Amino acid sequence: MIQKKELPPCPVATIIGLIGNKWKLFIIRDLLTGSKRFGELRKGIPEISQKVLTQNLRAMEEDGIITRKVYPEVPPRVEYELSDLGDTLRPIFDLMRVWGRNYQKLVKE
Amino acid sequence: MIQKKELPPCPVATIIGLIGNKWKLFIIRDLLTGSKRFGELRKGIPEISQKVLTQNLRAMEEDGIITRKVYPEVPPRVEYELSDLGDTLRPIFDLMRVWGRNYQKLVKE
DNA sequence: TTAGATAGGAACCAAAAGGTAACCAACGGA
DNA sequence: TCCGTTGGTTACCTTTTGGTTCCTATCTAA
Repeated sequence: MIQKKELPPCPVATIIGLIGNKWKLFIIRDLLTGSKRFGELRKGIPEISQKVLTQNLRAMEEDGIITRKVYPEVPPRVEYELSDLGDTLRPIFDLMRVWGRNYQKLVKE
Repeated sequence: MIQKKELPPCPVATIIGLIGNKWKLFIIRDLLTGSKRFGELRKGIPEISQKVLTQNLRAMEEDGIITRKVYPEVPPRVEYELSDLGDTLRPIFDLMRVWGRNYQKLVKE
Protein backbone atom coordinates (compact mmCIF):
# COMPACT_ATOMS: atom_id res chain seq x y z
CA MET A 1 0.00 0.00 0.00
CA ILE A 2 2.14 2.76 1.34
CA GLN A 3 5.25 3.37 -0.70
CA LYS A 4 8.50 3.83 1.08
CA LYS A 5 9.45 7.21 -0.32
CA GLU A 6 11.25 10.27 0.85
CA LEU A 7 9.14 11.88 3.53
CA PRO A 8 9.93 15.28 4.98
CA PRO A 9 10.92 15.20 8.64
CA CYS A 10 8.13 17.59 9.63
CA PRO A 11 4.88 15.70 10.18
CA VAL A 12 2.82 18.64 8.99
CA ALA A 13 4.85 18.76 5.79
CA THR A 14 4.20 15.03 5.44
CA ILE A 15 0.44 15.37 5.52
CA ILE A 16 0.62 18.41 3.26
CA GLY A 17 2.48 16.30 0.73
CA LEU A 18 -0.26 13.70 0.86
CA ILE A 19 -3.47 15.72 0.94
CA GLY A 20 -2.37 19.33 0.68
CA ASN A 21 -4.24 20.16 -2.50
CA LYS A 22 -7.84 21.04 -2.90
CA TRP A 23 -8.81 18.16 -5.15
CA LYS A 24 -7.70 15.52 -2.69
CA LEU A 25 -9.46 17.33 0.11
CA PHE A 26 -12.67 17.35 -1.89
CA ILE A 27 -12.31 13.68 -2.73
CA ILE A 28 -11.83 12.73 0.90
CA ARG A 29 -14.75 14.89 1.94
CA ASP A 30 -16.99 12.94 -0.42
CA LEU A 31 -15.61 9.54 0.50
CA LEU A 32 -16.21 10.15 4.20
CA THR A 33 -19.87 9.42 3.58
CA GLY A 34 -19.14 6.03 2.05
CA SER A 35 -17.69 4.50 -1.08
CA LYS A 36 -18.41 6.23 -4.35
CA ARG A 37 -18.24 5.39 -8.02
CA PHE A 38 -16.11 7.46 -10.35
CA GLY A 39 -19.13 9.19 -11.80
CA GLU A 40 -20.51 9.99 -8.38
CA LEU A 41 -17.29 11.70 -7.40
CA ARG A 42 -17.45 13.78 -10.57
CA LYS A 43 -20.97 14.86 -9.71
CA GLY A 44 -19.93 15.70 -6.15
CA ILE A 45 -17.03 17.86 -7.35
CA PRO A 46 -18.43 19.52 -10.45
CA GLU A 47 -15.39 21.71 -11.16
CA ILE A 48 -13.03 18.77 -11.47
CA SER A 49 -12.25 17.30 -14.86
CA GLN A 50 -12.09 13.60 -15.53
CA LYS A 51 -8.35 13.71 -16.06
CA VAL A 52 -7.57 15.49 -12.83
CA LEU A 53 -9.93 13.30 -10.86
CA THR A 54 -8.22 10.20 -12.22
CA GLN A 55 -4.76 11.59 -11.46
CA ASN A 56 -5.60 12.37 -7.88
CA LEU A 57 -7.36 9.08 -7.27
CA ARG A 58 -4.30 7.22 -8.56
CA ALA A 59 -1.99 9.19 -6.31
CA MET A 60 -4.15 8.66 -3.26
CA GLU A 61 -4.34 4.96 -3.98
CA GLU A 62 -0.56 4.79 -4.16
CA ASP A 63 -0.29 6.61 -0.86
CA GLY A 64 -2.62 4.11 0.79
CA ILE A 65 -5.40 6.56 1.52
CA ILE A 66 -8.07 5.10 -0.70
CA THR A 67 -8.83 1.74 -2.28
CA ARG A 68 -10.08 1.04 -5.78
CA LYS A 69 -12.34 -1.86 -6.60
CA VAL A 70 -13.10 -2.73 -10.22
CA TYR A 71 -16.17 -4.83 -10.92
CA PRO A 72 -15.81 -6.76 -14.18
CA GLU A 73 -19.14 -5.68 -15.56
CA VAL A 74 -20.25 -3.94 -18.68
CA PRO A 75 -20.35 -1.04 -18.58
CA PRO A 76 -17.50 -1.06 -16.07
CA ARG A 77 -18.07 -0.17 -12.44
CA VAL A 78 -15.32 1.16 -10.21
CA GLU A 79 -15.79 1.92 -6.55
CA TYR A 80 -13.50 4.15 -4.51
CA GLU A 81 -13.40 3.97 -0.76
CA LEU A 82 -11.32 5.36 2.06
CA SER A 83 -8.84 2.80 3.33
CA ASP A 84 -8.59 2.21 7.07
CA LEU A 85 -5.74 4.68 7.06
CA GLY A 86 -7.71 7.19 5.03
CA ASP A 87 -10.57 6.92 7.46
CA THR A 88 -8.32 8.10 10.27
CA LEU A 89 -8.43 11.51 8.60
CA ARG A 90 -12.06 11.80 9.66
CA PRO A 91 -11.44 13.76 12.89
CA ILE A 92 -9.49 16.35 10.92
CA PHE A 93 -12.38 16.82 8.53
CA ASP A 94 -14.82 16.99 11.39
CA LEU A 95 -12.86 19.91 12.79
CA MET A 96 -12.57 21.52 9.38
CA ARG A 97 -16.33 21.29 8.94
CA VAL A 98 -16.92 22.99 12.27
CA TRP A 99 -14.37 25.66 11.48
CA GLY A 100 -15.84 26.28 8.04
CA ARG A 101 -19.32 26.67 9.47
CA ASN A 102 -18.05 29.16 12.00
CA TYR A 103 -16.30 31.16 9.31
CA GLN A 104 -19.47 31.25 7.24
CA LYS A 105 -21.32 32.58 10.25
CA LEU A 106 -18.69 35.27 10.81
CA VAL A 107 -18.82 36.44 7.22
CA LYS A 108 -22.60 36.71 7.35
CA GLU A 109 -22.09 38.82 10.51
CA MET B 1 -11.05 41.99 8.36
CA ILE B 2 -13.13 39.29 6.81
CA GLN B 3 -14.49 40.26 3.45
CA LYS B 4 -18.06 39.49 2.64
CA LYS B 5 -17.53 37.42 -0.46
CA GLU B 6 -19.17 34.49 -2.12
CA LEU B 7 -18.66 31.47 0.11
CA PRO B 8 -19.57 27.98 -1.01
CA PRO B 9 -22.40 26.44 0.99
CA CYS B 10 -20.29 23.45 2.04
CA PRO B 11 -18.21 24.32 5.12
CA VAL B 12 -15.41 22.03 4.01
CA ALA B 13 -15.30 23.79 0.65
CA THR B 14 -15.17 27.07 2.57
CA ILE B 15 -12.07 26.14 4.52
CA ILE B 16 -10.48 24.65 1.42
CA GLY B 17 -10.97 27.97 -0.32
CA LEU B 18 -9.19 29.73 2.53
CA ILE B 19 -6.30 27.45 3.35
CA GLY B 20 -6.47 24.62 0.82
CA ASN B 21 -3.06 25.16 -0.73
CA LYS B 22 0.25 24.01 0.55
CA TRP B 23 1.82 27.43 0.98
CA LYS B 24 -0.86 28.70 3.30
CA LEU B 25 -0.66 25.51 5.30
CA PHE B 26 3.08 25.95 5.70
CA ILE B 27 2.66 29.58 6.70
CA ILE B 28 0.12 28.71 9.36
CA ARG B 29 2.29 25.89 10.64
CA ASP B 30 5.10 28.36 11.21
CA LEU B 31 2.93 31.07 12.73
CA LEU B 32 1.49 28.65 15.28
CA THR B 33 4.71 29.00 17.23
CA GLY B 34 4.43 32.76 17.42
CA SER B 35 4.70 35.82 15.24
CA LYS B 36 7.35 35.83 12.55
CA ARG B 37 9.10 38.35 10.38
CA PHE B 38 8.98 38.04 6.62
CA GLY B 39 12.52 36.76 6.45
CA GLU B 40 11.90 34.20 9.16
CA LEU B 41 8.99 32.77 7.22
CA ARG B 42 11.20 32.49 4.16
CA LYS B 43 13.76 30.58 6.16
CA GLY B 44 11.10 28.30 7.59
CA ILE B 45 9.73 27.49 4.13
CA PRO B 46 12.86 27.34 2.00
CA GLU B 47 11.10 26.27 -1.22
CA ILE B 48 8.87 29.34 -1.32
CA SER B 49 9.88 32.39 -3.30
CA GLN B 50 9.51 35.91 -2.08
CA LYS B 51 6.76 36.66 -4.54
CA VAL B 52 4.63 33.67 -3.64
CA LEU B 53 5.11 34.24 0.06
CA THR B 54 3.97 37.84 -0.32
CA GLN B 55 0.95 36.82 -2.37
CA ASN B 56 -0.21 34.27 0.15
CA LEU B 57 0.37 36.54 3.12
CA ARG B 58 -1.73 39.24 1.48
CA ALA B 59 -4.55 36.82 0.76
CA MET B 60 -4.54 35.47 4.29
CA GLU B 61 -4.57 38.96 5.70
CA GLU B 62 -7.61 39.80 3.59
CA ASP B 63 -9.35 36.67 4.80
CA GLY B 64 -8.74 37.64 8.41
CA ILE B 65 -6.49 34.73 9.24
CA ILE B 66 -3.31 36.66 9.93
CA THR B 67 -2.37 40.19 10.90
CA ARG B 68 0.46 42.30 9.57
CA LYS B 69 2.29 44.84 11.69
CA VAL B 70 4.78 47.24 10.10
CA TYR B 71 7.35 48.87 12.36
CA PRO B 72 8.57 52.17 10.92
CA GLU B 73 12.21 51.37 11.36
CA VAL B 74 15.17 51.22 9.07
CA PRO B 75 15.63 48.69 7.72
CA PRO B 76 11.91 47.95 7.79
CA ARG B 77 10.49 45.33 10.08
CA VAL B 78 7.21 43.54 9.42
CA GLU B 79 5.71 41.00 11.76
CA TYR B 80 3.09 38.47 10.77
CA GLU B 81 0.92 36.81 13.36
CA LEU B 82 -2.12 34.58 13.46
CA SER B 83 -5.26 36.55 14.20
CA ASP B 84 -7.60 35.29 16.89
CA LEU B 85 -9.54 33.61 14.13
CA GLY B 86 -6.41 32.12 12.62
CA ASP B 87 -5.44 30.73 15.97
CA THR B 88 -8.64 28.72 16.07
CA LEU B 89 -7.09 26.57 13.35
CA ARG B 90 -4.66 25.24 15.93
CA PRO B 91 -6.63 22.09 16.86
CA ILE B 92 -6.74 21.11 13.19
CA PHE B 93 -2.98 21.42 12.92
CA ASP B 94 -2.52 19.50 16.13
CA LEU B 95 -4.44 16.62 14.60
CA MET B 96 -2.54 16.92 11.34
CA ARG B 97 0.74 16.75 13.21
CA VAL B 98 -0.33 13.59 14.99
CA TRP B 99 -1.56 12.06 11.77
CA GLY B 100 1.63 12.95 9.92
CA ARG B 101 3.77 11.38 12.63
CA ASN B 102 1.71 8.22 12.45
CA TYR B 103 2.08 8.08 8.68
CA GLN B 104 5.84 8.49 8.98
CA LYS B 105 5.89 5.61 11.40
CA LEU B 106 3.87 3.44 9.03
CA VAL B 107 6.14 4.15 6.09
CA LYS B 108 9.20 3.25 8.14
CA GLU B 109 7.38 0.01 9.02
C1' DT C 1 31.49 56.72 -0.29
C1' DT C 2 29.71 52.68 -0.63
C1' DA C 3 27.94 48.20 0.83
C1' DG C 4 24.45 45.83 3.48
C1' DA C 5 20.17 44.97 5.61
C1' DT C 6 14.76 44.45 5.02
C1' DA C 7 10.43 43.98 2.78
C1' DG C 8 8.59 44.47 -0.74
C1' DG C 9 6.77 45.91 -6.23
C1' DA C 10 7.03 45.22 -11.33
C1' DA C 11 8.08 42.96 -15.46
C1' DC C 12 9.10 39.12 -17.83
C1' DC C 13 9.66 34.24 -18.47
C1' DA C 14 9.44 29.06 -17.27
C1' DA C 15 7.05 25.29 -15.35
C1' DA C 16 3.23 22.99 -13.62
C1' DA C 17 -1.52 22.24 -13.49
C1' DG C 18 -5.60 21.79 -15.69
C1' DG C 19 -8.98 21.61 -19.82
C1' DT C 20 -10.61 19.49 -24.18
C1' DA C 21 -11.32 16.27 -27.54
C1' DA C 22 -10.72 11.93 -29.43
C1' DC C 23 -10.44 7.15 -28.71
C1' DC C 24 -11.18 2.44 -26.45
C1' DA C 25 -13.73 -1.94 -24.79
C1' DA C 26 -17.88 -4.75 -24.59
C1' DC C 27 -22.54 -5.55 -23.72
C1' DG C 28 -27.74 -4.40 -23.86
C1' DG C 29 -31.40 -2.54 -26.12
C1' DA C 30 -33.97 -0.12 -30.06
C1' DT D 1 -26.71 -2.51 -36.86
C1' DC D 2 -25.67 1.24 -34.31
C1' DC D 3 -26.10 3.98 -29.90
C1' DG D 4 -25.40 4.61 -25.23
C1' DT D 5 -23.10 3.56 -21.11
C1' DT D 6 -18.73 3.75 -17.82
C1' DG D 7 -14.24 4.64 -16.61
C1' DG D 8 -10.71 5.37 -18.25
C1' DT D 9 -5.96 6.92 -21.53
C1' DT D 10 -3.52 9.94 -24.55
C1' DA D 11 -2.16 14.02 -27.03
C1' DC D 12 -2.34 18.67 -27.46
C1' DC D 13 -3.24 23.25 -25.91
C1' DT D 14 -4.32 26.98 -22.42
C1' DT D 15 -4.28 28.92 -17.94
C1' DT D 16 -2.45 29.40 -13.63
C1' DT D 17 1.21 29.35 -10.70
C1' DG D 18 5.68 30.21 -9.56
C1' DG D 19 10.67 31.86 -10.41
C1' DT D 20 14.11 35.51 -11.56
C1' DT D 21 15.91 39.76 -11.89
C1' DC D 22 16.01 44.40 -11.14
C1' DC D 23 14.36 48.31 -8.58
C1' DT D 24 13.06 51.13 -4.30
C1' DA D 25 13.83 53.50 0.47
C1' DT D 26 16.58 54.67 4.51
C1' DC D 27 19.77 54.21 8.00
C1' DT D 28 24.26 52.10 9.90
C1' DA D 29 28.81 50.74 9.80
C1' DA D 30 33.16 50.12 7.46
